[in-house]
Amino acid sequence: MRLTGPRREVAKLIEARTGHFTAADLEADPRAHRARIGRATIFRSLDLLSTLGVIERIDLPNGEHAYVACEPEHHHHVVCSSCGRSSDFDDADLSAVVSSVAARTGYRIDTHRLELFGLCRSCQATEARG
Amino acid sequence: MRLTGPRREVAKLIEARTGHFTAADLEADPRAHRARIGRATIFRSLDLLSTLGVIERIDLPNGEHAYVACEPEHHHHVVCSSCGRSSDFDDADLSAVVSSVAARTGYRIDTHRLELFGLCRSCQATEARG
DNA sequence: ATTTTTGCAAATCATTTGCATATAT
DNA sequence: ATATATGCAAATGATTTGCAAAAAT
Repeated sequence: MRLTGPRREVAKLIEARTGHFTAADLEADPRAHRARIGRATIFRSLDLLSTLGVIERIDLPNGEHAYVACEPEHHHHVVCSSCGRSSDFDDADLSAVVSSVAARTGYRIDTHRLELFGLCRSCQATEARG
Repeated sequence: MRLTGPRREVAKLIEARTGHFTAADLEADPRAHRARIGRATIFRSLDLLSTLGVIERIDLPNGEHAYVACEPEHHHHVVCSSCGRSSDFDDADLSAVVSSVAARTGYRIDTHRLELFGLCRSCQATEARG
């Protein structure tokens, strides 16, 4: 695994983002053109970063595949449907739910994914103003 | 909204399935060919059925878009990673988690999605046998 | 020097759309 | 009769892949 220029560049593109982003978003970024980063490199870097746990892929309610930057520990996301920003929250609250479902359904549960969608504080304020 | 032959046929294809399925799975079903059901009709019927709440789209951990048959009330799924079968469970357990996250993050939460993945009872048995 | 990574273009896979025809109401 | 739904083929969109050249170790 090598620390290359293009990979650094993709990381910078991601840092520059506020909310969630798709591979296409990064590709459309003029910086990506200027740096002559190819489409394939973007996809490959996203895979890599997501393996490293630095970003995570989320499935938006509309079916789009987006990514959010995050901490590498297991956790979940609240995603703002307006600006795309996301916050992480930890897993602890969920474990009771998971074991109760396991007990009731007989499944042995290996992984789970919880995604919450709504409005972040600042978009709520914007909405209130009109 | 009309109750047409092709729609009945797609419904039958779905009933015949055990676990989750993709649009491509249905299209590949020889029955679909015999009945001369076009690709577009499959996609359109899946949309329709999912609007009606009779099936629900899930995003598999590998990123595939699959569907599972289910009851129309709001609920969640435990999906077997081996056979694809799924069970529904209700939402009640989750509401506490949702409000606690809302309180802590300041988000107003509008929708959520929780998917659990693991092994169903019968696949656990199979696994145990070797 | 050797192995990994890149950019590009082409290939693949999933999903949608235009349109003339067929079908349910 | 008329509005909706269909099949097909073509269009679109997303992602992957082959490969020779470039960069990192």
